[in-house]
This record gives sequence, structure tokens and C-alpha cells, in this order.
Amino acid sequence: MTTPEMASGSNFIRTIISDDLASGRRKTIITRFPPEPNGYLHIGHAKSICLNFGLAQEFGGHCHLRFDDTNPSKEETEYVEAIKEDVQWLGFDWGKHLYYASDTFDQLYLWAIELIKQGKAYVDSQSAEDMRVNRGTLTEPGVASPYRDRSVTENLDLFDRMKRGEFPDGSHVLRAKIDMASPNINLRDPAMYRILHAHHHRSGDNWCVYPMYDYAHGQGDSIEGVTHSICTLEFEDHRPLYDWFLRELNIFAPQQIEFARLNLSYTVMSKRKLLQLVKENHVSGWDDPRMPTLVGMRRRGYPPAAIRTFCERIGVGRAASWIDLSVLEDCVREQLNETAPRRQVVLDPLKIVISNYPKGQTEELEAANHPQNPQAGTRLLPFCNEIYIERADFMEDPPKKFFRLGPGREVRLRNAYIIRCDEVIRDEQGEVIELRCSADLDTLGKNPADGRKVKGIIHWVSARHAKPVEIRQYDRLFQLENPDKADNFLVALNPESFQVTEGLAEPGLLNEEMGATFQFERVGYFTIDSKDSLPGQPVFNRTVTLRDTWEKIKE
RNA sequence: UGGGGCGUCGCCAAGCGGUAAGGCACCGGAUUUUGAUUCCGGCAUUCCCAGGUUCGAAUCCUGGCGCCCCAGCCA
Repeated sequence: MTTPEMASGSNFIRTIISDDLASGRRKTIITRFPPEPNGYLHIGHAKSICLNFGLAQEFGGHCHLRFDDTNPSKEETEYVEAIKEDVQWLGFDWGKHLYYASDTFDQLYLWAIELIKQGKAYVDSQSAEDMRVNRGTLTEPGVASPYRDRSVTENLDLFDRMKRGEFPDGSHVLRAKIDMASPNINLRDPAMYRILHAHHHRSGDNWCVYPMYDYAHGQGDSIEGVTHSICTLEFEDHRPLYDWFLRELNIFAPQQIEFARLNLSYTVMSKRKLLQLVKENHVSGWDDPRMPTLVGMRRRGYPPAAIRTFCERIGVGRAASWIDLSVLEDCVREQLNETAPRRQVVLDPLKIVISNYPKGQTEELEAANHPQNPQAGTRLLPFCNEIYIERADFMEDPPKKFFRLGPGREVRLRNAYIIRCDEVIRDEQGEVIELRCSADLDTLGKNPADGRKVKGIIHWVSARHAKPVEIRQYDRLFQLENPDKADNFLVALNPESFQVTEGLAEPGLLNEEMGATFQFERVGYFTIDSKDSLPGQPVFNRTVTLRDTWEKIKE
């Protein structure tokens, strides 16, 4: 699959890969996306997915999906299934290349024994606290463990008994013997295996020892023949360790390449924080339409193609970057503008009675489903003498630049007639509750014969035919550009990120498909909620508003 | 002041010694029965700063400054 949005500019990873291919250092390329199944995928993962799968497609290679399931205490099958679904939804296919780090446990164990035999690994029996203290600090070297020089025989015996489950969690750990004085802390005898009497979602209760990320990842890459192992910048300091294991084991060496992770304004990306939002009910779940998760965005109505465009547009680099949320929203608009059928829905109704239109009459007016795409066809809109318009489309005392409705003013009803406001009706409190208008009946599908210009166009629904529908208006979850900067990110939550209103929709909208997205003309894009909608009773999620230059002019 | 990185337009980002791509945003203007879309046009004498090398530097050298990451038996 090669989609247009991937036709691409250059970035440093593409350069490395094409150089490797050109020089013959690599015959083909294999990348991988290696999520830990301990949470749902978010937009940050999407960047990595698009990068890895995109590169593989572009250079005619493969991208593997590998679950990094080396820590049974945090991982669940629920997440595995959700992750697969998200990757597919985003539009990528790993084919037969589905792997699990846990599938390599046997091989990893054999390699560990090999390293012990070579005197490159040892069993340490210090407490976690002692290990921490003896590791030294950023500016002082570490101190060797008193167990560092155990004999190979003793190490072999201990490691075997660790594996058999003879020891409690935390009593021993297998460490690589590298350099306790290394300025790179990752090289100060990093842990390879810890004892964990835990049930693993795939290997069950077969193991009492589990490999650490650093000991498992590079070897997993190597086993799968990964040529370019792309990860985020915080693993850069781990690269010497990644390379060390491959070299000591003398196995195929993939190249680790790091890039800057995505930061999005007005959102948090850490799994811990997302989990907290879910657990403490600040949102309705991982799939809450305000969440930066892929399930959330899907429910909100973001098309996968928009997310792909976004990932391509933001580029790949090594400099810490902050992308404004509006960039994502623009990608969504761009995609939806092309694909979403148009409809008319009034969110905040104001009644109009058209005095010169026959009371009992109803006519069906033809409206285009997509003005720029005739192939999208047309639909019929019922029209009668009573309609609703958007409250904001009327002003009693409008400024000169306001070209909607006002006393004595004319405006075009989209797909219908031009009307003039003759009278304003109010209740005892003085609030406007109704408008009396007259229509120019000779303006259907054409401009006034006398040549007068009517610039304003507003949307409407027939009062006798419109159907009430639930509208959920979402906004950014946080009101701080960087919620992580607050002492507690929860104080940055936007109290107005979710508002429910009842709108009035053109009747055809009642029986559309779950997940379908429409443009409510002049308002925004709305998607039928796939969870809370009922047959004939849709709930609409506001996916994103339309761009609104009037908002700017007003200010 | 241990180690590893990063600093090019408001936000991303190309560039790799030959005289600042592109996208988004923004500002004009045109078309428009969505103040949407679309379309044209504008938008860094300058690349964190200061020196130096060179006919020529964002690109090389030296010295500063600023920011990010690392002390889990997490990934």
C-alpha cells in the first residue's frame, strides 16, 4: 500500500536507509513496531507506526508487529487485541509477521547461560536498595557488588535455581558484567533477568525469571532480522548496551536509530497519566472521544487517513518538538472536507414563521450532498412555513460586517429561498423567541430577478419535519498548552471539554450508519457515536468544527 | 558542573562548503447558495551567540549560551 500522503520529503532515517540499500550494506529492509501491551495506543504511537510501516512500504521491505511482553506484571491480553485492531484501523498490515518477545524466552535463556559461561554475566544477590546505592550517581562511579566475582559454576547453579523458582522475587538478579565505572549508567552492570513469580499472558507459569527490556529487545530484533530498529530518543543511551549484547553473542546486528517522540499541545501522552484519567473517571474510558488514543480518535470520527497525513506532515527529527493540536485538527478537516456528505442541522434553534408561505404546504427541495462532488448525489429537504435557524445567525443590532439576519435584512436560506426579517417577537423577559419573515418565492435556485445582492447564507431545518438529536460537543481535554508543566496535570483539565445539547436535524439523518461522519453545513463535522447511539436515535460526536473566520473578524 | 543529544521563519522541517526547499499558520486578493472549500500572490540578506579557517560557511574549527534525556529488579 502506498498512499499519496506518504509521497515524501526527506528525513534523516530515510537517508540512512536509502544509503544502506545503495551501498549494499542491507539487501532489504525490515522494521518493526514493538508496543508493550500494557495500555492503548495513542497518537504518539501512530507516529511510530506510520514511520516504521511507511518506511517498509516505501523501500519494499517488511514491518513486523512485535509485542514487547517481557513484564508479566503489567501486561494484558485485552491490550494485545486492541493494539492489533488499532494498527489495522490506521491502515497497516503486518501480514504473517506477528511476533512476541515472549516467543524468544527459550533462546534468550540459552544466550544468558552462554554469557555466564564466558564470564560476561553473574548472579547478584544484593537487595534492590544496595544495587541502587552501589550503582553510583551521575557524577560518581559505581561500586562493584560483593557477588560480582562468583565462579561460573556458582552463577550457573544460581541462575538455574532462579529459573526453577527456588527463590523469592527480588532475591537475586542476573546482571551483565560490563563496567561499574562507566559514565553511561546503563553500562554499570545492567540487570538482564529478574525473578518474577507471575503468570504471563502467553507463557503461563512456565517461567519464574523474565528478561529485561535491554536484554530482550536487541536480540528480538536480531532473531527477526530487523535491519533498522527505530525507537525514541530516550533509548539513545541504551544503544551501547544494545550493541554490546549483539556483539558478545556474535549474532546478526540490527541498527538502532532514535528519533524525537511526538509532543502535542493541550494533551498528555504518558500511559500512566492516560490510565489515571480513565481510572479516576475524568473521562469515560480509553475510547472517550477526547482522549489522544487511537480508539478515542476513532470514536470521535478522526479518519485514519487524517492521522497518516498528520504523521507525514510533522516530519521526523531529533530535536524536541511541540506540535500544535490545530495541526492535527486541520488534517482532519482536510480529509473530511473531501469525504463527508453535507447535512443541515440546527444546534441552537430560533423559530421563524414565513408569513407569505402557504400554511398547510410542504415542498421537497433538492440539496447537494457535496457541492464540489456532484457524484455524491442529492437529497430532498422538506420545507414549510415554519423553520428553525441558528440563534447566532440573527442579531437585533448587527454590526456592518455581519451579513446574516437582522430586522429588515435579507438572507438566503441554504438550498432554499431568500427571506426578509419583518418582525421580531419576544417573551415577557424581552428575549427574542420568534421571527416573522417573508420569502421571495422567486429565488429558489436562482438570484433575485431585480439584481439585488444577498450575501448571507444560513442553514435551517423545517420545524414540522426536523428531528431532535443528541449532540456532544467536544473540545480540548486540557486548557493548558503543556499540562505536564502543572504540579498536577489534573488541574489543567478543561471543564468545558464536553457539552451535550439537543439539536434539530433534517429527517434523513435518523437512519444513518454507526460511525458515519457528516458535515453539518456552516457548523462542523459530526460522527455518529458507535457506542451510545440506538437505531433511529443517533448521538452525534462533534469531530471538529469548521474553520471560522467570522470568529476572528468579530474580535 | 559525569555521559548522551538537540538548537534553521510563529510551529514543524529540508539542507552535509557554493551563496536559505517544502508544509502548516499568518497576511493580501479572486471565485463561491457553507463567512467552509478552492484558487492566485506575499511571507528568513539569514540559520542560538562570539571568534576563526576559506575566494566562499547554516554547513568546517574553537569557545560560549540555552534546552532535552539517563542513577527501575519499567519499557
